Amino acid sequence: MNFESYVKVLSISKILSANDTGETGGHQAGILIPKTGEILPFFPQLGIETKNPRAKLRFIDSSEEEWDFMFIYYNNKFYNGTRNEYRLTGMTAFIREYNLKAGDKIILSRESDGRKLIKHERSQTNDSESVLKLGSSWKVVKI
DNA sequence: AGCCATGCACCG
DNA sequence: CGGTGCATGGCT
Repeated sequence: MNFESYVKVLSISKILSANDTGETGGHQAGILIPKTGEILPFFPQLGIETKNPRAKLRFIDSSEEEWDFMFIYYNNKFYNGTRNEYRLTGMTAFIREYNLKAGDKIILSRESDGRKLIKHERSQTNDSESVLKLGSSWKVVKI
């Protein structure tokens, strides 16, 4: 038994980009997973032994609905390509279900029993476009 | 490193 | 044949 190898990171989150939600018109091929030491250990280890390795992950959302996402390591950099990044694909149905937009956040977490949960959080100032265009002296005030 | 974009295969 | 997602290239 090797307790050290057991996953230590139990909860991660990501703010959706415009491309993640499909707002840019791109055929969405999955949200990008940053290669930081915090985020990556949450997912199964995928190496460069094989090209574009993947693992199917089942998540349960706040309404007990199950979602199967595919965690893929696009590593063709090591196979005469230029890619070297991780993506979580197959999320468009989920994004659509909850009408998530750029700036919104998804939270992935793992229970001690191994179940994986997915939650979402709408951005506070839920007007990603106008917020970006606001002058610096303007603020959105909630009444 | 991360986000944007697209050709193609597949499937209804 | 239109939508979807993979795999990949490109841009910032």
